Amino acid sequence: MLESSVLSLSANGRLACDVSRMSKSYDHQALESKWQAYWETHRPFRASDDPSKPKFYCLDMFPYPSGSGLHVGHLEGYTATDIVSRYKRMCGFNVLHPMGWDAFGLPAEQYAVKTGVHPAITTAQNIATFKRQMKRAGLSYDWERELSTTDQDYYRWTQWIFLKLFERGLAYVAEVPVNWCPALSTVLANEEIVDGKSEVGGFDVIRKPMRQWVLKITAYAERLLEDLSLVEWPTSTLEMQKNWIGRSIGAEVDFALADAPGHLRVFTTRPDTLFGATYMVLAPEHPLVEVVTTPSHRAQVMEYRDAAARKSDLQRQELEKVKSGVFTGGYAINPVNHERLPIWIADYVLMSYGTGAIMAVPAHDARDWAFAMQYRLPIREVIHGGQVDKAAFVDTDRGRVINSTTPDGSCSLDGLLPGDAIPKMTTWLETVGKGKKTINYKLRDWLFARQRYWGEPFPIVWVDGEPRPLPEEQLPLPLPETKNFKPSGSGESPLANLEEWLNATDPATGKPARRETNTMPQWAGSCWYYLRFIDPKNSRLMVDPVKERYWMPVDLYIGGSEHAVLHLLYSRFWHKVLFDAGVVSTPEPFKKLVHQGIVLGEDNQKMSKSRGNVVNPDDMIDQFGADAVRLYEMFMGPLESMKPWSTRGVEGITRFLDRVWRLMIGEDGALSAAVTGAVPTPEQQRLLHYTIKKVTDDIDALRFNTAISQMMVFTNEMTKLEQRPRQLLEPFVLLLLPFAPHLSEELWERLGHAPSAGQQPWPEFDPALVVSDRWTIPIQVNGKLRGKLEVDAGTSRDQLEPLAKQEIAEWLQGKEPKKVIYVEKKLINFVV
RNA sequence: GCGGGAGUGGUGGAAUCGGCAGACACCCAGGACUUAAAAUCCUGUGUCAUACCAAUGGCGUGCGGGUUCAAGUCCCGCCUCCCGCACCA
Repeated sequence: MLESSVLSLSANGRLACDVSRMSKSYDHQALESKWQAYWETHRPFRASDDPSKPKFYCLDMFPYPSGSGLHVGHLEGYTATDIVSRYKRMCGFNVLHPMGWDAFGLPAEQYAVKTGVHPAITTAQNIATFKRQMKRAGLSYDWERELSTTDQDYYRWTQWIFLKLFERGLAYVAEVPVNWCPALSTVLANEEIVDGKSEVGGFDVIRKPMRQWVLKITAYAERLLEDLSLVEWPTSTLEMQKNWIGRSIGAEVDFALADAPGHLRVFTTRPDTLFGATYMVLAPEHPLVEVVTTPSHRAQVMEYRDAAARKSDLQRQELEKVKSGVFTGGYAINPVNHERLPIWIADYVLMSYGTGAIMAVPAHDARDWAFAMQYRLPIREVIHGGQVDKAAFVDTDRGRVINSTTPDGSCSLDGLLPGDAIPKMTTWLETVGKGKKTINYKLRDWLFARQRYWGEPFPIVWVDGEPRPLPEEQLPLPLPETKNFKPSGSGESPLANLEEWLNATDPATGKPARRETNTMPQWAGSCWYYLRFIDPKNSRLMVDPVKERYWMPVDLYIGGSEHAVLHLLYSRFWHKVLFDAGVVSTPEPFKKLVHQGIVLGEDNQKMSKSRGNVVNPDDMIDQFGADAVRLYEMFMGPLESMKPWSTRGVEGITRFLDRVWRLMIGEDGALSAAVTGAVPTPEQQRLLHYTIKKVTDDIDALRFNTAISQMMVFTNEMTKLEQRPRQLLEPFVLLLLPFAPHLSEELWERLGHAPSAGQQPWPEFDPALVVSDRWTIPIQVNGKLRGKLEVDAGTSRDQLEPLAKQEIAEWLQGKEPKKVIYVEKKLINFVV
């Protein structure tokens, strides 16, 4: 690409370039360092807290600074927000476009365990690499607002938010079965386990009860679901969050125990099938198992229960197809018909959902049906319309209820549609005090503790077995220094090895206390970073309320769809807690959300080191320049879709940028003589104004690929001209600026303007100039294209029709058309 | 199994409201410039048929139906692929 002969080192040692000798291709390296240095000095991307201007908060999901550096996939999303940010600045908005680091996390800690290098050192190095790469790509961040979740000044407020959660009873300690990974010596959240193995490393995971911090996200289930209507998010993400929250309406029903005092409470969404219940099932861990099990069944029941407790998630999935369970010997009484129903235990019933117990209706539930077939339990049809000997019939909008009348006749569902029978049955249960309408959620409370070193310490000490919060003034509680990053082995974090740090005093009574040794999960820091960007240096408050009200909500948030549920749900939860605490002013943090698609390797496979198809942005920028890489990232296809990288495609973009350069710059490196002050023709004006309109609309809709394509059309047309009016070129340079900022700045300067082009107002298009004075009307016969007609704009139908008829006379064969359809300016169609 | 999304030339993709399918690129082929090459510029490029060319026509947006003067776009029924969830009662 670049011939070494044209490069020279200037006196100050910086790479400089003699552009006059660059005849074919401009020197992108020299030009990019020039403008990056300009931005570094003049800092035009600083966001001011100026309430007189309209604001635009444009946010990227901040990265975990991994050792492998920035990825072309990262760059896709970052380029998109950068284009929008630069465009919005030119449109007069005060734009907040910040970047930071989600820098706590397992990889740096595992590296420390292996090599003894402190995670803080690795992290700092990786951040430096990421930042250098981002600057090289010409991303217009306001670096004065940079933050890292690992900074004490930052995690001080993460700890502060935890205290708010604790004060509100939303953070509590529970002895819960957790996913314990022996190889990593830590517990994992459900979402960190893939196919029964740890997501990191692929190790086995078993279930083990442990004392854990848990956040009560379930208290916000309803609002998290409802407020999804307030945001402009992709349908798939909205659906995923809805499914994750998993709201379902049903009833809790009490079944009296047959041979003991007390009752068994179940949750069902199908109270209409109550008469079809033929047995009951408890989760193996259910407390009533002890009560209902008869002596003769005790041995088997205990054996089953112990086996279920030992099962790992992987084993449970392997066994998914075959259901298992044992009979307890106990019975419960069906409240609607007083039948004795045998009580089983089976691990297809989960202790963590509903009441941990179900009534089994094999005729109308697929799981119960499979279990009943396996253990030869009776199947009783109460909804007519299916073939319950072949499969469970589960529809609620089809079929009729049968065999469903109470013995005393006080309630009958017979003849109803299942959908109508559900409320009737629920009401009856409420009347007789045997049950009530209930809403259940799949969403579980959030397991918030990790047995790791590289995370935020909890601002908590333990006194006499009770957790005590540290007072706000004692924050931050710094992560203590150590050289030993190995897990303590007891299941506690490496912090448990630090005797001196562990000893504390109770802030309330002065009694000796022991510090909490867990640290927070990586999600904690990323839950609220968008708020700190608004006021990153505030030492008094997490965020100034005046600034918060000005900048929030985030107007555009771009990041990978892998965060569709967890990060985005956890953030929304914290945001709502902060909203209730009066810290933030909006119910939702992120107004519009877009996920960039995955960039595949050149071979159409997922990029991975093992496949050897990873594209390194540094190499690409070396070879083609930042502007070409940015433009190609956007030209590949729609932002949201998955698409393969093509180095050939980058070459194509390079050709386009070279053509733009040559439009204005001659072979001698000076402004081309073809650039003139001539007045553009109406046709040329039309092309320019159409291009302005297209590029503007496309940026607003994030259709960068078609915006670029229109700029190519414009450039191709301009190339043909021997006289290129400035009136056309100058607005075009501004249109190109958000995409290729280095080149545009340079051209703007060479056109004789003072920097910077990025501070110019966005070109406006004149609708009057877009309208053409000629129309091209396609002529169809029976819907098939048979000819075209060019006429003056404004030609009436009466004038046009005979001309069109003449044009396609051979297709009419002298016959009169049955019907003529004319759509103004669009087409004319003869039906024969 | 359930939920969401997508299938258009050799390739990436365009067609935004039912109105000229294939914009813009990549690849490939031919030409100009050159001692030559690279670069650049120009031309061609869905497919089949007739044809020296010019041209003309048939077919064509995963498959099968339908609505309409007109369907990539709307409706019904399938197929395939991708993403997420998955014993949630």
